[in-house]
Amino acid sequence: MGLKKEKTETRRGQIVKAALEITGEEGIQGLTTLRIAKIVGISEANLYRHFENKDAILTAIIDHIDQSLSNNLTAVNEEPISPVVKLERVFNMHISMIQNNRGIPRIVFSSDTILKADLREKMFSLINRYLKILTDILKKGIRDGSINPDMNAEATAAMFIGMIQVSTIRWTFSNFQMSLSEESRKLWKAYKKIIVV
Amino acid sequence: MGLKKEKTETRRGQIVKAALEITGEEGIQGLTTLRIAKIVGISEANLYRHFENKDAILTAIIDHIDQSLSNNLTAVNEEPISPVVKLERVFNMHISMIQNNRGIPRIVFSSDTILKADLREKMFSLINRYLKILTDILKKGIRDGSINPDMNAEATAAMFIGMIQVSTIRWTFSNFQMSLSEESRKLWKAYKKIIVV
DNA sequence: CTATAATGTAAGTGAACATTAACTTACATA
DNA sequence: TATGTAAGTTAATGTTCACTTACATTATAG
Repeated sequence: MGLKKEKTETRRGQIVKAALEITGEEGIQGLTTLRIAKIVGISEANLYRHFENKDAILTAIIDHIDQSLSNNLTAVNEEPISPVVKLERVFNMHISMIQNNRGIPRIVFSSDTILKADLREKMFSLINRYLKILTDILKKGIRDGSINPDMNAEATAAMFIGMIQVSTIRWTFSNFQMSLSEESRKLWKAYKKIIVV
Repeated sequence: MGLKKEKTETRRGQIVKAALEITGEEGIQGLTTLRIAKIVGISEANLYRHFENKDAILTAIIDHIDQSLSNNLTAVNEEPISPVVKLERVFNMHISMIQNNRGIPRIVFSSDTILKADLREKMFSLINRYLKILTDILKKGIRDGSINPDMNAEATAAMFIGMIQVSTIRWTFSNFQMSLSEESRKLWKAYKKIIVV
């Protein structure tokens, strides 16, 4: 038999990818070591060459989500565009990230993420960093006169995330029959009308 | 030993209550038949006298949530108060319902609820009914001139739920250290400013 | 008072699961 | 080309879990 050996970094990537896929399809309850191993095409035991235990895989998934989001966020944020356009790009980027990775909301809202202190703290930090960036964009828009100065920037930033959450959960409960991008676009239009002067 | 026999309806209520408590503390992963039985003070086997299986317990929990929410919703909706005040009451009612039953968001966002067709459909119907009621209140406000007619009622209703969701998830990730009511009140203030003419 | 249906229990059962033990193979490099 | 080690395997292991079986007690209707 042709026994192919891969670097542990490669395997770690494959494992995280597989785990996120499984979680998207089967939920976090369906995320078992056996299933991960089968999708990656290795033995269950071999998982433990690359991760200390299953929790470490979850941690790696969250780190992966965090990095993807942060990368996209800073990329958009560095573009030379107006605050409102920035927000729109961030919004669309976030929506398509969820659309392409159904596992993300499952991980975020899972009992594991909430109950395990280190995962919970990671998520708390992530959401707060995200809110900070949104708030700063809104404040810049207020300063340059493109965004309504009556708005409370912090609250408006939270609403932004709320729109993503409510669209995602409805899409999920529709068994992915609704169009996430269409529904969320409607919310964005309403939001834009609100914040723009 | 004093073997106390209770009516199955009583037991069903106790079981649902216990299950919701456990889910609030231990997440849906921690919701086991043994734990439920221990809290209710009966044997595990006895659970199966009152519910066909564990799934039936989950179904009963969701039905219970649905009924609580619906009852509160119609109660508020029938009060002779203005649309904006109605929305505020609904908002506060929903927030305190979550505050007093941490299990609710866990159930709603759980893999089980999402993956099992009947539970998912129940939730889809619940959220759509909720959105309909909110939309109708908003439309009434638009008609009577108390709410900004430029608002898209459907989108504004979705934002309402989004605010609840984002507050809840932040509160959860703060390990319940944040004050849910305070944080959500800020969002409500901002929302009110937006919708009121 | 008694038959019987409803409610209860103790003690399982088998399946699923994460993890480990013991051993093997591929491969970089000295 | 010999060797140490990283990456791989198969086959357990112990635990947890939902659920069942077989038997016991209580409530209640006739």
